Amino acid sequence: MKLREFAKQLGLSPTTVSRALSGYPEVSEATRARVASEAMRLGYRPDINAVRLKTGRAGAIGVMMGRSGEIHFAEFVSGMAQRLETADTDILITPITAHNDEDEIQAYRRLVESRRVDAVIIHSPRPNDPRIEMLNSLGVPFLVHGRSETEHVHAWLDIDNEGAVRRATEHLLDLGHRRIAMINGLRGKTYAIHREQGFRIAHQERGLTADPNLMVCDKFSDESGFRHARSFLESANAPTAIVAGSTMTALGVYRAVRSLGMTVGQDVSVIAHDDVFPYLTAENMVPSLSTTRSSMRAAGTRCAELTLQLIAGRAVDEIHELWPVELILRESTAPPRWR
Amino acid sequence: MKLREFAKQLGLSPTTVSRALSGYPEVSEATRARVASEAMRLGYRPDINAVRLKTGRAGAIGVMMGRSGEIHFAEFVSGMAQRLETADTDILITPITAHNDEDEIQAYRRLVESRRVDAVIIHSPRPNDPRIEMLNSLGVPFLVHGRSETEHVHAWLDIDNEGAVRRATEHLLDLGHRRIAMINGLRGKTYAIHREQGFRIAHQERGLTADPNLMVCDKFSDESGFRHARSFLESANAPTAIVAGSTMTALGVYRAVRSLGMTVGQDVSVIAHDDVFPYLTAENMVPSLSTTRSSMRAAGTRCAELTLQLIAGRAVDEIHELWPVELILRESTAPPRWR
DNA sequence: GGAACAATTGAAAACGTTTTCAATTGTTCC
DNA sequence: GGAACAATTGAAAACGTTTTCAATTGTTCC
Repeated sequence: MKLREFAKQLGLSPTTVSRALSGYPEVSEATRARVASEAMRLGYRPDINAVRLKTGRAGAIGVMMGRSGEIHFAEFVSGMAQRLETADTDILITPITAHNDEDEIQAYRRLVESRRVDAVIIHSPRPNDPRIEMLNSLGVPFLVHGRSETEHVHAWLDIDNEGAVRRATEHLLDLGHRRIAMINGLRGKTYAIHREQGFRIAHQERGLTADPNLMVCDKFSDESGFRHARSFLESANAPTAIVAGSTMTALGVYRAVRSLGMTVGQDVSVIAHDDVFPYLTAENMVPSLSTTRSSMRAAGTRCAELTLQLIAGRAVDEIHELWPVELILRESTAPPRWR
Repeated sequence: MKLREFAKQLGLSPTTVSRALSGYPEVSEATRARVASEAMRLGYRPDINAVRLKTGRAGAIGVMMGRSGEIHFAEFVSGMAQRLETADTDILITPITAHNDEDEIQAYRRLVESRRVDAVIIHSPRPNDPRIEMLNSLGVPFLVHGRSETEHVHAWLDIDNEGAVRRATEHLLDLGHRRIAMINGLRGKTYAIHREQGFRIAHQERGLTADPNLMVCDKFSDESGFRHARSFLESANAPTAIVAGSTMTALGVYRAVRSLGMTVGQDVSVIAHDDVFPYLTAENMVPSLSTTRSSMRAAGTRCAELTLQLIAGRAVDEIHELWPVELILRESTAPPRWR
């Protein structure tokens, strides 16, 4: 059913009906109520494409999805969904194959120029991320989940990665550990750099120096956790504690420890960053895993909210949120054995 | 830049430019080439909302995302993305809060009636799923990932859940196991029913009967795997083998077995269904996990393809794909101890 | 060379809304 | 009761494309 027909049935003009449904103030309460209830009864719903053409609003927020299908993606998007379901705004997932920067930039450009989205959220930026400059020059509102160090101003929400790893490392140092390994995230990403800083600073505060041989960057997976932990623990001067990038990584670390006949929490302490996945919880691991915790889902919800504010015109330089990270101590961290 | 302006710069009419860009046959090759290259150079791209209004095509496939943010979701969507990136079709994620059928049905109705999508994909149906009847009555193309037993004809792609669990169970029976437990998926879903059938049939073929006390339904998670495995293994007449619904479930099962001082593959055999997640691989578990395997990502890619065919007008009753499932034996399944 | 046809291009209408500006109706107050 | 104003409603233009139908240009063939 179209507006013309629906309006005719109500004995009103399309103008009034449109206003009533869009909540404009100049329509009388009685009319508005009647229009609303009849719309429900007769099943009239404005054609979203006509609305979009006329208003210029796309009614969607764009998110790029890499081919790797990152583990965090579903949780983040699900968090976004929670906020957006009352905002009449969709989430548009755009596939992206690009294996180099230039292609990726082009993919964003296509997305924005075709006016499919009102705003874009980008993830895991690097310190000087070309996407930020490009989105800036296109003039589309965008929010960075994470932070960049580019000179281009941008709205962002990030967790305190540096503080998280610093506190985790301090905790291990306080327990008496002196050789601590770190299995970090993807090299070059700002979050990985911040985490490394936290790791170094914790050492420096105590007059110690983080051993570069005990620091490695890789993707978050069970497999990489296993491989690196195994390699560390078999080396000549093995660490007594490991800081892991994610609970998935920690899973592999646990496995590596066990495979060498050792026990987590006794022979080797482990602490990891936990994005809070419903299907894998740190407290259920054996032994339960000490973590720095920040909900990826909550970040998604808040990023959606902030993006809506950006679209509504809130100033970009007002939107900078740094979330503190909880430190939750469980059984996987303890003083080193020889104490 | 708009069509009018772009056409004027080229010295052509909007009509010709539109036809050139849309690949209509009646435009000369020379003109088409010039239009294409100038569009690239000047950065002209049709406003997607105008195109959609005019053509009635939404250029998007809808997927509902439950609040639970299922673990499979990211892989499936990522698989879809792989097919759709060359099809100029987006994936529209619609948040859904609904906790009852009626609300969920309404959410689908809104999505379809607002013409935001050309087709919809639904997941994990039940034998008589009301969504299928509703989508049928709305006349929108839709594909079911999974199967239903409703009388309403529907296009579907499913994996052979029955065969998968049947073969897994046969394998365990052949090894000599006689008390086998099964940790199934969500009660009432068709896939869970099929898996249960496979479990029962494997027993029946050998003149045995599956013990109802050893069958349980729950969501796929580490936690539920642990809880149920623990409960089974501590019971009076404990099973010697467990069929788990997912690799996440298996993770919890492994943990439960270890927590009781037993060893997977020696004291208890475990086999699970593996949707192939990049961050948690069955062969990396210790001991490596025997599985029935079918890639969720591949299913997403194929579902996207079939949905495009549906949109293009292919007959619904032609689209029924049942995928066989690989059985991959590793270290977690072995003859029971007392043999 | 021009008739007949094919190939190519263009003008104008239309998709279904929103919104500007104008018109109508209702209310207040002397 | 009617002037002055406020509240409510409507007509028509517009958003940026695609597509129908008509016009123009190019080609073939006697």
